[in-house]
This record gives sequence, C-alpha cells and structure tokens, in this order.
Amino acid sequence: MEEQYRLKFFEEEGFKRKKCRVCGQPFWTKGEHEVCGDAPCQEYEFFDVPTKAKLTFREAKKEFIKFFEEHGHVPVEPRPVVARWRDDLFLTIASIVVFQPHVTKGLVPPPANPLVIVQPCIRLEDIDNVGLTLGRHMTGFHMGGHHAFNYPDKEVYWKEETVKLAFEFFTKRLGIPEELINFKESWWEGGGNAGPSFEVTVAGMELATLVFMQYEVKENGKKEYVPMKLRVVDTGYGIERIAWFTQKTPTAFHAVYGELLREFHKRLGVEEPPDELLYELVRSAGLMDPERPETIERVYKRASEKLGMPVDEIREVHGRVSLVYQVLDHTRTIMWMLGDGIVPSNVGEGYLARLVIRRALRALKKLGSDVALRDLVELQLEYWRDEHPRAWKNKEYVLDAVEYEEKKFEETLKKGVALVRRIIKKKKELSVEDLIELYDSHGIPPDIVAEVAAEMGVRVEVPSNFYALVASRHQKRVRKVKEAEEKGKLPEEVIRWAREFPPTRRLFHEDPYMREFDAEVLGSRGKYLILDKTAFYPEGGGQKADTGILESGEKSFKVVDVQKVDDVIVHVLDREYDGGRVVVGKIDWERRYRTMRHHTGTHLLLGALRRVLGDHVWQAGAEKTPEKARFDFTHHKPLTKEQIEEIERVANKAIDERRRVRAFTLPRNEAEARYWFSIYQGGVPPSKDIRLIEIEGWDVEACFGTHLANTGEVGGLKIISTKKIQDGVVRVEFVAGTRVAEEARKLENLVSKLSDLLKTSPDQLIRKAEGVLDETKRYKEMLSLYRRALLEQLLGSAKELGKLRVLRLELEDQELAQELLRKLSADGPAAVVVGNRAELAAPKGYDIGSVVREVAKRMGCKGGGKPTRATLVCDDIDGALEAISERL
RNA sequence: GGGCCCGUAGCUCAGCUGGAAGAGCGCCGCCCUCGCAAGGCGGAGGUCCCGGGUUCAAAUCCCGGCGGGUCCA
Repeated sequence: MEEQYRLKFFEEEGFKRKKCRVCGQPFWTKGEHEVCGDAPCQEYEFFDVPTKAKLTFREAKKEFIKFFEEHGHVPVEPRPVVARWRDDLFLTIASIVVFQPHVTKGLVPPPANPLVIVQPCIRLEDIDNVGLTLGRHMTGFHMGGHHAFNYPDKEVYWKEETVKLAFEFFTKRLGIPEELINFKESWWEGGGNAGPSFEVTVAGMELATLVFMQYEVKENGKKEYVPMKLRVVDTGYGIERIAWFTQKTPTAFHAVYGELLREFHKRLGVEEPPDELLYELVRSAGLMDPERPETIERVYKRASEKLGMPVDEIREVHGRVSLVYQVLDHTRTIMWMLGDGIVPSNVGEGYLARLVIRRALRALKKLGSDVALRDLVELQLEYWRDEHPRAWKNKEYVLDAVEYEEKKFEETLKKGVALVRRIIKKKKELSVEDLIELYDSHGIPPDIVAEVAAEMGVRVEVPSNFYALVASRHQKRVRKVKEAEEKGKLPEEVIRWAREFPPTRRLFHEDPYMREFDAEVLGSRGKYLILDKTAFYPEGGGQKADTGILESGEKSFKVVDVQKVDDVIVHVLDREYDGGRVVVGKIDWERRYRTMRHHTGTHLLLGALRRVLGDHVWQAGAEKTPEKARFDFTHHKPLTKEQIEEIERVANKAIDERRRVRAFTLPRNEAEARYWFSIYQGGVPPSKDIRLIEIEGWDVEACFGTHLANTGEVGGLKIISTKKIQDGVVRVEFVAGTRVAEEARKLENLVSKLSDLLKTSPDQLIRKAEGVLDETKRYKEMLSLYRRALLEQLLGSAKELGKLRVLRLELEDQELAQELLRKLSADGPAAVVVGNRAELAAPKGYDIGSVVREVAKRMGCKGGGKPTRATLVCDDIDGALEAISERL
C-alpha cells in the first residue's frame, strides 16, 4: 500500500515520510515537525505563516484558475448546485460530480483535458456546526478542481504531476514556505469509485485533497476493487480556505464576506466581538464538536484564562456571533439553491432548500431579530451579483420563494405554539414522546417548545440525542420493498431475446408524418415482432406507443403496443405472428397525430410557463396521450386564475406565430454548452449524442418523441385543469387541436344538462342555482318550525306502559324522534318507536342499556346501550317493550 | 419515495376507551350606556372531508380515496 504514495517527486525534492505523532497517519514533508498538519492534530496556526499576498475570495478564485491555465488546463464553466444530470445525488457536492457518471464512465469525452474548474458546492452534513466552528464548516463553498482524464490510449498526467502542481501552486504562487506543506496519505471512496489520495495540509488547515480515482468498487457480499480503464485525477482545493489562509482574518467568514459581514452584524443587531477573542477561539475550532458540549467548554475555559474574560461572557458572545455567521452562510446557500431553480418543497432537493431556509429562520429567531430573511438574501444577491449571474437573473423568484417560505414557517410555528399550549394545559407536562411528535409531525423544533413551556412554568428537558430519537422513529417500521414496477412492459425473456438484434431504423424520427411503410421481419417470438425499420413509435419520454396494423400477404395483425429495448423496437401484436418475411405497416394516424399535437404542445407550454412564471419551472413529470396532455412542474405557489389565463394566452400566441419545430442531434458537450441544462427536462439520456427538439426562439429540450413541423399545427391549446399535486409541484392538464372542440362540447353538455335539471337556460343558471340554495335554506327553517309545532301535539299521544312512557311515531324523522325522546325521558324512562325500532332513554339512576341488552338477548332481538340511552330492534317490539317495562 | 399528524359551526379547536353534536372568538337581537368599549340575557349557524365496511348504534373502530401539514432519504 505504501508504494501507492511513494513518488519520485518526493525523493527528488527531499521529502521525508513520517507518521503523525497524534493520529498515526503517514505523511510526506520537507519540514522537521512530527504532526500531520491537519486539525485536530494541530491547532490553526496559519495566522503566523507568511504568504505572498492577501487574496480576497474573488482573487483567490482568479489566481487558482490562472495558475492552472498557465500550466495547460482549460477553464470550464461551473454547473448548477443542483445535480440535475445525476439521479443518485440532489446537490453538487464536489467538482468531480460535474463529470459523473458520463465522463468518468468513458461514455462522453470531457469538455477539455486537462481542465480547471471552480465549482460552487453544497454539503449539508455538517450544517449543525456551521457558525460555531467559525468557518471550518460551511454549507456552501467553492471547490477548485484541476482534473485529468487518463484513457488507455491517452495519458495526460497522474500522481507525480498532480502533486508537483499542488506544491508549486502553494509555494511559488501563494508563497507558503515549502517546509510547512504536508502531503498526508489517505484513501478516498465515493460514487462507486475509489483510489489513494493526498490531503494537502498546512499549519492546521487542509487546503486541498488530491484524489487518484483508479478503482471501481463492486459490492457483492464483500468489497472488491476493480482497476478502471479510465483513471481520473480528481482534486479539490478549498477556495474559501485559501482566501482565509492568505488574509489571516479571525474567521473564514471575514475573508469570504468582507463588508457584508459588517452589514449583517448591523442588521442583526449583534456587536462584532474583539478580534483577540475570535483569534483565541478559532485556533481551537478544530477541537470543537457541537455534539459534545464539553469540548467547546474546554476552549472557552482556556480563552478565559488567557484573556481574563469570564467564561459566561465568552459563551454568550460566541453563541451570538456564531448565529450571525450561520445566517451569513445559509443565506448564500439559499441564494445558490433557489437561483439554480430549486423550488422548496417536502420532497427531494426541494426539502433540502426548505431545511436550510428554516435553519436560517430559526437562527434569526434565536437572535430575536425581526429582520426579514428575504432582505438578507437580497443583500447576498447584490453582493455576489457578478459571481453568480444566474441567481441574479432569477432574483425575483428567489426573493419571492424565500418570502413565501418565511410566511409558511411563521404559520407552522403559530399553529405549533398553540398546540404546545393545549397539550400543557391538558397534561400539565411534556414527555419526550410529545417533543418528538411535535417536531416530527408538526415541525416545531424542541428549543421553541421548551421556550413556550417555560412561559407556562413547565420545565422541559430536551435530550441531547433528540435528533437521533427522531431518526430511530423513522426506522421503526421497515416496510417490505414494493415489487419493482414493471419496468419495460415486456417479459424478461423477450427483453433478452430482443437484445440480440441490431438497432431498428427509426422511420418515425426520419419522417414523423409517415403513416405507412414496408419493412422486413428480422424475427418473431410469439406475438412479439422485430423489424429492420419501423414508423411505429415505442412508448417513451411520456409519449404513448402507436397502435395500428401490420399486413403480410393476406394476413393482418393488430399492433397493440410498441416497446423499446435499448435501440431495438419490439412490436406487440394481438396474436402470434405467422406471416411472411415482409410486412406493410399502417399506424393509427388520428391517434398519433393527436398525440403529436399534445407533445409539441407540451414543449410549447413549458416555454410559456418559464416566460410567465420564471426559470425555476422544471418538468416534474409528463404524459401525452391522444386525449390530453398532463404536465407536472416545479413552482412554489398555486397558480392564480390570472396566471393560468396568461399562460394559455402566451402558448396560443406561439401557435399563431407559426414557429418552426426542428429535431436534430448534437454531441452532449456541445448541446450542454449551447443550451445549458434546461434541455434535460424529462431526465438525462445516457448517451453520447443528444437528440434535441427546438421550437425556434421558444424552447429546446432533449426528447425522443415525435413532433409537428410547425407550432401552427398544434391548432390551439386549452388548459382544462390545474392543481397542486404536492408542495412545490403544480399539475396542468390541457388539450390541443381538434380536442379543444371536443372538450368545449363536453363542457357545453354539462351546462345544458345542469340547465335542464334546474329547468332554466344556461345564462340564467347561476341565478337559478342561488335561488334553489336560498329556497332550501328557507325550507330548512320552516321544517324546524313544523317540528316544534308537531312536537307539542305528539307528546300528548304518549302511552304509559308501566313505568315506561311509549310513543309511536309514524314519521321517519330521526331529528323529531330525538327531540321527543329528550322531552319524554326528562323525568322517567321513555321509548320512541318507529317501525320495528325503538330508541330508549332514561334519567340518571336507571340502567336502561343493561335491561335492553338482556331482553334483546332473551327474545332474539338486537339491541344495547348505556345506562341513559339505548336502541332496540325487534320484530315483536311491543312484547319487548312490555318486558322492558316490567324489569325497570 | 417513505413515515407521522390533521380534516367537526364563519375562525381556532374540544369530543375520538362506539351510546342524545360542544367551547371560545365572531355574527344577530335585547338589557345596561348620552355614545363606544366592556358586561348581562337570548338566538341563528353543522352532508362531523368523501365513499365503503363492522355494529342494535359510528364524528369516534377498519379499509379506500381526496385535501392540508410535517419529518426523513
């Protein structure tokens, strides 16, 4: 294993391999020290290390790119912080994520080789530590990476050059003394890959990690490392840390946020602590573990002794200032997330955005600040305007979404606080179980619960492992995994069989208007048939499969379904194929054409949605059938009536403009570079080349479907329903073309049926309906008057049956029966009989329920009740009542 | 995608170990007051989210659906 790390470069430069005195990890250095240079083995001591220049964050980023550009790397534009091209990750957590999996799997060449990139990244694992550790942890950071992709036939560079480049960057460019630089041996694993790595540490701080991805990790029973054909140099330099390192400001936040730091202090009403205190605390930031409060207390104590400041005061100051830092960090991350189009919700990356927003809101609350989160995010937007132009462009959406979340959280808290009050009023205490339920089901954090409880004089202990308890509650019931949904709708053996065939020529792509075609039969297996070419569209991309017929000589077969197995298209027939070698195919054109209208209409609609609502609108699901199209998309609020009308109007305008629709194929890198990631609305195809559908000047999407040649052919678009299907996702259904008339007819029929029913004309319908409702109300009022009158009369007809007062009612009126019974049973047992059913009641002191139960049992009837109220159903109701009266 | 909570009067909710639909606020009328607020008395207002099931009996229990909230990946 050691050989993995022994480099010629180290030998030539006179590095020595040492074992860290504290952690025992081997590392390489020119210096004489015995610790690895990483926290917590060593405290932050970089404040005393001389460097060439003080670099602001922006300068650090620039210097990094410049250095590697000078050394043969091509700069590459960073990607969004939401990893839309990955289905195993929500957020971009490292620069290499940008190239996984398509490049690292060798499917697509990298945009340049070698390349350099500064990628905004988000990691939420250590969100609890952000602020407290004064900059050691951040949720959002920039990872600088220089990457080289080594193919079997093309070696770019590997360990020697990578380490040399890092060494030169840190020493020659930044001016860090050579002997302070350590290369700590380490091992990296992630995303199914693994390899040796070096952590570059200096005076307590890890400034970069150099990873040599060269194994694929296979886990079948036990781990197995399989060497990769493509070996990747994956490096990550902490740009924020570099800025901090060179500026030697008391915290990383000072170095990154500059004047914004002061502004946030001002807005939040928190005084900036003296630098000497911060320097004293930050030195030990690596030792602080928020889950073990004693580690932090130890740091306070030391600072107190050194500065002669009371521990309580230090704790107080540190607590408050770390909240400011937390807000500073979270607001930038919020800006990134929303700026790249994430919509807060209760699922997926949307939930992560909500999580960060709520953490920020809670921090504001703890500070007792009434500053709107929205305003703080706005400050960030302005401050980073040049660095993050996408967020700036989407400013309106970002701020609106933050405001909306803020409002929602307020409401949740208000409800929650009321709930806590009610529970305490009732139970006089709160159990841990209550705390968990309040948080898990109602979203009220335990600290807020404790606060409310304290106001009511109830003390609540929040267990230190609270969030672990919440987590365990989620694992309690392990449900059996649902059976994997029928993926392809083809049987397993048919799929295996289909894979043997060459790709089917796609006539439906070559000419989407083709209705008839000749083809050669390549193979058949029962009712499954594979041709050399076909105009039948296979189900995919949310577009339903074509149907139609295949004729071979005299024989004719119905095509009931069409599926794709990789590049092979399988026709599913209504019966076993017993035709010849050639066929004539005829697709159900009306069905197909209507589907195409809905499909092109869907692209048209997306363009309209983005224009009316904003760039945060992303497809979240879609289905196009001959009858209608269904389109789900991300948006934070329910649509207003005005917005729906506007969307419809804009889409129809694009129809009238007769825009050209074009299908073409581009290499992946080019497609992404030219049209950005909004082309991936329906998911990311795993191919090297991307088929694109462009509506001229309107919309470009990667798409497999069949489309019209011109938007004019859509004919017209009518939204028939919209609804929120979950938080952050809205569903729109619409019809296009000739279907609009059918839909209009449907509505018309509905209206005329209603009109007939109410015996009026459509234009009078509303007034008539109002009248009917009003009338019903008046009848109801009158009914209660009649009941009251009738009540008095009927009371007289009650008969005495021993102690039991019995009244026979010929009217099936439960309400009246109830009222009568109430009156009759005021001072003695009574029964109201309707048919074979008696409702009985008695004043306190009797036990009519038991009597009824007993009699019912004896006489084979059904009944029961409680002491004051009972029910009896019996064929011989008179006999039963007599028996009851005798027993009373 | 999964877990949990909720849906009862215009609003906030109680009732949910099955047995005669409730409270507070709001609304209407009257009393008190020069008037307002407060107070007193009286009153109106309900498909207990929808559909099925169990039961003599369901707001309450079971199943399914719809709507809202929330936590987690």
